[in-house]
Amino acid sequence: MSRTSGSFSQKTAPRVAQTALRLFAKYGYAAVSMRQIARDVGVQVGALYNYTPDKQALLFNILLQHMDSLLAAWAHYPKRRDPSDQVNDFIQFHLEFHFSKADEVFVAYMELRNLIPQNFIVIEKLRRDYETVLQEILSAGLAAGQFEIQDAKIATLAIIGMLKEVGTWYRPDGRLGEPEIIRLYQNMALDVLGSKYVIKKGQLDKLSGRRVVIE
Amino acid sequence: MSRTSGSFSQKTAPRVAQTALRLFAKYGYAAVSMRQIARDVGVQVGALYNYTPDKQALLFNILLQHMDSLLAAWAHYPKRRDPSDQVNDFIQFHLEFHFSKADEVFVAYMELRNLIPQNFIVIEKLRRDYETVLQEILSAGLAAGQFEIQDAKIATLAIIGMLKEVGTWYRPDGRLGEPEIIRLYQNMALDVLGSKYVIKKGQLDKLSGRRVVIE
DNA sequence: GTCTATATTAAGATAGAC
DNA sequence: GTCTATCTTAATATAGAC
Repeated sequence: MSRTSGSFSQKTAPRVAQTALRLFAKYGYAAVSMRQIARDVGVQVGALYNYTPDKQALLFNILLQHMDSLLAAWAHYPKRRDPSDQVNDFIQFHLEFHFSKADEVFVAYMELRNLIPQNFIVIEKLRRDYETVLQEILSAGLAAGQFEIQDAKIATLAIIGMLKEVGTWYRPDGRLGEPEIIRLYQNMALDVLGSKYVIKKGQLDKLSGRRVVIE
Repeated sequence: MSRTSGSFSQKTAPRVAQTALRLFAKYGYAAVSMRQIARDVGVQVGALYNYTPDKQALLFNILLQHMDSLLAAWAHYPKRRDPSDQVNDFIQFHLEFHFSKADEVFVAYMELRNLIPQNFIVIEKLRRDYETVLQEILSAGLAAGQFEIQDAKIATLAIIGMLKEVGTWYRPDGRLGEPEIIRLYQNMALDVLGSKYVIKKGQLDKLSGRRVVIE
């Protein structure tokens, strides 16, 4: 535990990763040089190679850590039994997680194509695993007769698309607070799903099997 | 009109633009070199500079032409009066246009940050103009009492987000044909809008003002 | 209009001193 | 662990011959 001349590494290591993340998010992976990262960290470029074998590994580790922590956080999230509750929970989880990780999310989406193939395969699988979380909720709700959707896959993609778009405009000091945004998106998602609380005139109500009318 | 030794330019000019578009879409602007574009066009790198002052102008012109043609095509699209019809028409227009311009759409979304500031301002304004098209349809429908939405801006962004996501998975030889996809998204969008055809149990029907019940 | 050749700059990565 | 110095490669863009 004695302090050596190299003991700054415990500070430098996370600074390298954080700086790479910030710069990749702002300018794009291909447009950021190792020299630029070094300058922002406050070291010379040669020193970076004590913390990463190359630039590609910086990107890959950012995406890997992000997807791992996303999936781990969901795995520990309390699960309710009702499909509509699960949709609400998933949306709340997703938006709260993504509000606090704007840079990671942006890089994860924009820089997939700058991964070398062997790294792409890893990240792409994790990304699909996450989409599957929502799709399984929707499929279960559909099987239970709670949702009125024609295509669970398309509904999944549509809701994921909605949620993804939030990252392009959300600002912590914006017009709407996080709880309001979450509530709006929960409502819109349940509308898309035609959940049991949304019924259509002339059709059969999903819960009672009786016809819907206007008094 | 006499043919000179340089008369290939009439062929080369569009080939340069098309090749740049294809490569930018596949690898990203920053990752594509002028040499790579030249090689795919079939000329030496110096010859490219007869068609563009620099690499930035290639990107800018791709995005400018794309946004101009998108807005011009909408301007010439027949307009119906009913807000729900207009939503259906906008979605059909948007998806049909984007099905046929996958590369342009992808580049327009991914490469905004590689525009120099003076070019970014131009493209960003056109992008906002296009979003405004949908937002005005929704605001008019809301004012006419046809939609049940809490926030026209958020509903606009949610629908735009849904539609944008289509570009990430649509394939001409995929499971669903274009008309099916269009129909699914029209239905989901109208669900989000709680259009007059979607009513909720216990609430007042938007058209008749009477209460919704199950028989 | 296109070519070859080149000027200039900067990139990723490494070697070896401290 | 960090530095300075450097190797190697490749980028954008231009000049001038044909």
